[in-house]
Formats: sequence, C-alpha cells, structure tokens
Amino acid sequence: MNTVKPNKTRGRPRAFDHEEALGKALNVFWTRGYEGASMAELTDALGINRPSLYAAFGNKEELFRKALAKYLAGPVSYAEATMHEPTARKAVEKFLRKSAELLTNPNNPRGCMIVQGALSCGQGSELIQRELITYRKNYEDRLKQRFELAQKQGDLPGDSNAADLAKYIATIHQGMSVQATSGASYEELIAVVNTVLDNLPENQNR
Amino acid sequence: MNTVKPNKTRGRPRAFDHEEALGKALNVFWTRGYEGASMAELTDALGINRPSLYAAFGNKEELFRKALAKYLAGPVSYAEATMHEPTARKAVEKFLRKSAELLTNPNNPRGCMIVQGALSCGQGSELIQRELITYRKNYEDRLKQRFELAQKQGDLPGDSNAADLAKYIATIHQGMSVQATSGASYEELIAVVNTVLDNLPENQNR
DNA sequence: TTAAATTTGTACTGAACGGTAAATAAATAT
DNA sequence: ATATTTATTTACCGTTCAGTACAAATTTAA
Repeated sequence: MNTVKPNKTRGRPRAFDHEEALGKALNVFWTRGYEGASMAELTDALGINRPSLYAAFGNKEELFRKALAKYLAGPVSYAEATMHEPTARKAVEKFLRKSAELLTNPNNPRGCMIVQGALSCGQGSELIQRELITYRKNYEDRLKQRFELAQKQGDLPGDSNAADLAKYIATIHQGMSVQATSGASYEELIAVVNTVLDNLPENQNR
Repeated sequence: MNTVKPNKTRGRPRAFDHEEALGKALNVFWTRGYEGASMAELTDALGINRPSLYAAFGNKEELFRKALAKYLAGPVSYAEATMHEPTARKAVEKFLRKSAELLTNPNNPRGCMIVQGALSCGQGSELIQRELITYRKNYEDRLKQRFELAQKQGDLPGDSNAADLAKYIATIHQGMSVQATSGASYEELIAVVNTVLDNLPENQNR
C-alpha cells in the first residue's frame, strides 16, 4: 500500500508543509512555554495565517499537544534508547549525558519542554500543566522500572530503593533543565553529571 | 526618632494592611508565577480594588518585586542561616532539609518562587525572567563561597571543586522545586536529600 | 468651617488575547 | 464547463489583559 503520497486530493492544496510548520510551533512552545506562546507569535513563526493554523492543528491546546508529541518523538527520543544500556549505571550515564547535550544544544531552545512547558501558570492552563506533570511522572517511572530490572540482574544492590533512585535522577534532570534555561553551559552540566555518576551505588562495575 | 507610627497623616486612611495585602499577593505569584497571575486574581485575593493596589504598590512588575522581597525576607530567610552551620556537610544538610520542608509545606504554595516565578514566559516578562535568573545565580554563588570556606577550614577536600559542587547542590534544589510542584511529598524529597548526603565528599566527619 | 491631602469605588481605556465568519482562490471530479 | 472540495485571505468577534480618569469619601490642617 502506498500511503505516503495520496496525491490528487480534492480542493486547493495546502501552501505549507505540515511537519515543518509543526516544528516551528514546537520551537516557539519550547522557548516560551504553553502560556507564554501567543497565537500571534505562533502564526508569525509558522508564516501562515490564523485560520490555516486552526484548520490544520485545531486550537492552541491541540497544537501544543501535537508539538509535544513531535518533541517526544524527535529530540527526546534518545531517552528511551538510553534505558536499554546493559547496566543501570550506563543507562543513567547515557541518559544524563544526552540530556545535558540536548538541554544546551545551540540548535534548539534551552531547557526541557516537559519540565518548563507549564510549570507555574494561570487558571486557563491548568489542564496542560497536569498533562506535563503526568509526562514527568512517566519518565520517572521508566527510570524506576530500569532500576528494578538492574536489581534483578544484579548490577544494582538488592537493598537499594529503585523508586528513590529514580526520583533522585529525575530531580537531577529537572534541575539541569532549570540550569540550562538559566544559562549553564554544556560543560557545567557535564560536571554535575559527573558528580552524580561518581556517587551512584554499585560503583565497582564501572 | 519614632518612625514606627507616624500617625495623624492627612487624607483618608488606608482601609487595608499593607504587609498583609503584600503577603496575599505573594501567595498568588508563588502559585501562578509572574505571568500566570492576573491583576484581576490579585485584586480579588487582596480584597482591594484596582486603583488602591496600583497606588500602594506601583504596577504589576513592582508588586512582584515587592512580593519577592517579602518571600526572601520571610519563608526563604532560612537559607542564609544554613550557610553558617559549622561544616559544609551540615550546611548542605540543613539547606536541603529546610528546602524540602518549605517546598512541600501545606501552609504555602508548592515549589520555589525563585525557580518557577518566570522560568518560561512570554516576551513581556523577560525582564522579570532575567531578574530571577540572577537570584538563582546568587544563591548558587553563596553555596560556592561556603564550599570555598570549607576547603580553607579543611572540612572539604582541597582538590574538590567548589563551583561544581555548588552547581550540583543548586541543581538538586531546583529539581526538588519541580518535584514539589509535580506533587512529590516531603518524605520523597527527604529521600532525595538523603541520597545526596550519602554521597557528599569528605563523608568521614559526619 | 473651609481647604488640602489622600484613599476609595465606579467605570472606563486601548491593546492583546484566543478564536471564527465569510468571501475568494485553487485544485479535482463529473 | 460546471460543481464540489479544500485552503487562503481579510476582517472581525467577544473576552481578558494591564493600567487609569474621575468623582465621592474621609481624614488632618488651618
């Protein structure tokens, strides 16, 4: 089945590339947060006018969700990959190092959209705020799962606490996101990561 | 000189308590952030009408700065105190434990206003955003100073890096703020703090 | 008792907010 | 050719935003 180019559709053809526009919207939301991004700035950045944007992506909330999905599937897709490293230590190391890289990459906005997209916000944005909290809980849970696996496989002490360790690493990541937004360099974040790694339990099988 | 009660001032007397109103404004900004707090919600919370608020506190930006000053002088005043603990280890311990307490205290909003007051924001809030970044840099610098003192006094290894360690602790604090806003309990934050403390250099003089 | 000073309440301002109606343009299907 | 479908453009909607003009109210000073 060729589902790639269902050309010869009826009607006036769209004058902009859907994914490219979504990428530009992602950039605005990543920089400004949900609330801080105005529809005016968004339409400006996308180079299309307002009704086209609404027709293509729904409303502001839906646009944000679609941009967030693109964020997860794109820049952040490294995260799940790092969980498949052979040991918990290596998983954490890769996760934090790659995070430091993304958070300070000059080719994209600083900080993490899941952390900062709607941390504090007005009454109208509380739904998005809750959704982002859920995303944060999700990746912390993923870390916890990874640590539980490590305990079974013996590369983490059986008496270590997977949930506590996961929250510790998630806390580090979230703090690094704040640091990146505050202007911390890649090297500075790596120094933080090294401090964390120096002190992980079961240090011997480095 | 009695500057406390310069009573018998001309004009209609103010119908509300200045500090009490400022405390209510602090609560709103602490919860919503600078941008998320609307003047309507603020006047509602303070129970005074708009012109009274503007006459007493200036505009939204100035009100935020005054609320922030009250925050620093009040709920956050513990921070400087912890720096005077006899060792770096004890200073960090007190700083993080007291932070966990404040960040999850049911009597005030969750999270830290310096971290979340304007992390991501729209174009109109960038001045406040930069000011908060400066406040974050300031307390990180204060940690660095404390660690340098500890190196001189011998309770931190001379070859440890005070700047890196300060950034690590600031990162932890900022991550804990995000965690608190995401719903983490006091006990969960304390578990994070314990993980950090277990791994501080120069562990012997506990 | 009147004047001066200050705060209060009401009602408003222009700008920005998210969102949309309606006409026009550009494509395919018949 | 004409109808149908979809996208674009312009111009607008009502609401909320931060901020204020103005007059009434309440105090002290003269």
